[in-house]
Amino acid sequence: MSQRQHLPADERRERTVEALIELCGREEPATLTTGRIASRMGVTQGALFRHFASKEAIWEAAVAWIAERVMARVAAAAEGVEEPLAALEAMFLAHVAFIAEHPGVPRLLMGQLQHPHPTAASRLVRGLLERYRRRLLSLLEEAGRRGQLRAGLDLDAAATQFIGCVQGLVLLSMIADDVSGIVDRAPAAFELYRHGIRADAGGVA
Amino acid sequence: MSQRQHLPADERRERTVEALIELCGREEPATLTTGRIASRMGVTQGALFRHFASKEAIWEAAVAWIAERVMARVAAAAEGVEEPLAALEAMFLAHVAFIAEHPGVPRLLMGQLQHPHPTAASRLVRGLLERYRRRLLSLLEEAGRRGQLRAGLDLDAAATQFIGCVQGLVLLSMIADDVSGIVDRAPAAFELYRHGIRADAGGVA
DNA sequence: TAGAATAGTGACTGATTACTATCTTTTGAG
DNA sequence: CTCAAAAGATAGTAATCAGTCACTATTCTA
Repeated sequence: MSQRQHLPADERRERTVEALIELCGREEPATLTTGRIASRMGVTQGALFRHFASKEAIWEAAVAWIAERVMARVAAAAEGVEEPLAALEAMFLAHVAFIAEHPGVPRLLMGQLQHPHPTAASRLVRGLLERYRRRLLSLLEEAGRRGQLRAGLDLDAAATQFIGCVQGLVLLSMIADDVSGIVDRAPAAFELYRHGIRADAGGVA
Repeated sequence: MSQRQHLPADERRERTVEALIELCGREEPATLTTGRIASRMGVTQGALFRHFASKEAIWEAAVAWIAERVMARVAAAAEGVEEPLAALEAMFLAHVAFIAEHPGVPRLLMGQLQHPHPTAASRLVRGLLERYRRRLLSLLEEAGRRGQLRAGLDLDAAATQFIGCVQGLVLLSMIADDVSGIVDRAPAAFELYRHGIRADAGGVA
């Protein structure tokens, strides 16, 4: 009962994407085969091609799955937070928490960014990062309007740094092979980031 | 005359590594084949295996080549700079310049970090990053001793952030597909980083 | 300049891979 | 309960790849 072998197409596609993301958490994305994905799902390899036109389409679906969820998570975290810098912090922590819950995500997205010639999936990744940047920039601009940022702060660089900040934690987790540890390190990392952008040092953390 | 086909083994290995790094600048590392590396060098595929025991050994040599050079570059840039924060800045700019000169390097190293099960090459990458971190930490500690850093600054997070800062620029260059642009963005990125760690705002940049 | 040592060629092999037919089983609507 | 449509199994295929090997061309040394 726990695992029906015949599933409706929508659900099978969902399971495929989840299996792929989960596998990326412990194997190199580039060496993942359709056979490996299928066997993880308890299904034969040929069955995948009833639901996806190609292997590339599976990657595309996975990236779309991630993009949708990460943006929703981050938006939900920032929603209702009036203070822009607090909203940035909420986004930061939500982003890191999402990664900790899905350790395969950084490897999967990084793997897609490795393609220099854009594919459908890599275009989605680039689009995700651009939307993310735009959201960061609008929050930074709002903070600037409120006089909370350093005079002469390069907002573009500040948005890049935000992403780099997450990326630094991810890189560290890959070296140490400890993904869950990034949640503990995240507050200190954002504290450092905030000191880099805001007008002057307020209270002690 | 310009391209002899028979080369001594040392030189052929060097050329192989250079070809690999150059190819990583425009192709996905994971899909690079020995045939592709060989054809770029004007040599047949089988010839590579006279100089390398396996494909894995080629990757290992490439990572060693990069590790040696990037550490030397960064050390040379910081050498003789008495002020620790100035030394950090010199390292930062030297690092970014190195990447701009070798656009394949980030993709190659990131590709190696994708392997969750450590290989000889990925161990070298992790070792490189650890040595790098240690060097950063010692500079940060020296700056701290001189009272140049914020009270209560998390030095570990500061070292991570430094690497993340470079990584943010790299990520941006991958999205925009413009590697040389990171050199122009580097000073602003470091300026932001410095504001995050140092004791108080000095003069205007 | 002979000839040994080194470097490269070309043809090959076994393993792996994405993808595809053809057949069988399951599911759900009337 | 029936039966058509959907989902999966089985067994392929052609292509690709790392690595091998016997042979040939080049280079260096004595």
